[in-house]
Amino acid sequence: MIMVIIPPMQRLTIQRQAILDLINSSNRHWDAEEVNRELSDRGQSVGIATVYRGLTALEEAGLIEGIQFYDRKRYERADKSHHDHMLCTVCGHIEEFSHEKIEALQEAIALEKDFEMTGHQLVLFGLCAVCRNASK
Amino acid sequence: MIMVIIPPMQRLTIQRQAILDLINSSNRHWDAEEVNRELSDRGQSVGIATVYRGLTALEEAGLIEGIQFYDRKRYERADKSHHDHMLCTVCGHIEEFSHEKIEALQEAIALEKDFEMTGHQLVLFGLCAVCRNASK
DNA sequence: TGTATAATGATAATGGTTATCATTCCACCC
DNA sequence: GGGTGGAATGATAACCATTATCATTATACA
Repeated sequence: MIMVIIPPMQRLTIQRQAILDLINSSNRHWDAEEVNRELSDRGQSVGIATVYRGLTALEEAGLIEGIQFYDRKRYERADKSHHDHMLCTVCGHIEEFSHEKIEALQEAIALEKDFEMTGHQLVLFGLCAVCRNASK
Repeated sequence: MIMVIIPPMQRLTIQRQAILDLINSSNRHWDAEEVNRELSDRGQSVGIATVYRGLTALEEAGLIEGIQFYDRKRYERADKSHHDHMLCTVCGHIEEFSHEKIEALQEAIALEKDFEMTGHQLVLFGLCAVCRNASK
């Protein structure tokens, strides 16, 4: 049993628990629509507005992690170490990567510019190996 | 007189020329609404749909550069060397920076992951110096 | 057990962006 | 120089992700 401190969320309701369990059960990057559909398919239907509120609350509580991708926000498990993303613009595949040195350089730049960095977003766009081979 | 090859755009109309001139005349990062408003104020009103289409066409032609910021797309002059952005989440101020080493590391990562990178987007979020001092 | 506060869910609204479509513009050909 | 076809325009409707509204339901706790 792991105790977790949940600051801004008052109640971890069954709906929010369902959302959290779903996201924790996979390595996918879910958007709100996908969460809504998948929960419906599993017979634990949750209203779309509640999905949005739940995702926001869970993110604020640090239980999941949200990333703004191009046109929509996606959420993934929070128990992974920090990483950035590369997005295949053909098939939508998302690959993760992490690079300590890039992180450090960002910190250095912020410091130099007198900027108090609260977050960052690095997304590489391009073709994944599969799509590149398919297009040849 | 500088010749420019314009691949995907058929016609550089007066509306598109007005948009281009506006963006070229400043260092700002414009969104469609701002372009629309500013052109109206200058008495060269251009329909909002035309602004959107024009911005897209000009970007595809490489005459301006578009960046997806958090909630909207912004456009800036294309005749600047490549750079990334830091966005103050309080006042909206955008600061530019460029870092050769980060660029190189991104290339290396893409290569390693067998990913054909066509672009990238790095935005640092946080508080600019002014807002940080104001909040103290 | 009552009460205050939070969460839910259906639905309306918002806001940035794209689609539609009739009209206008313009390059090019005879 | 007039005709023609493809492209662009602009008013407006539609789209789509997200947020607000509000009546109802759930829950913690005094």
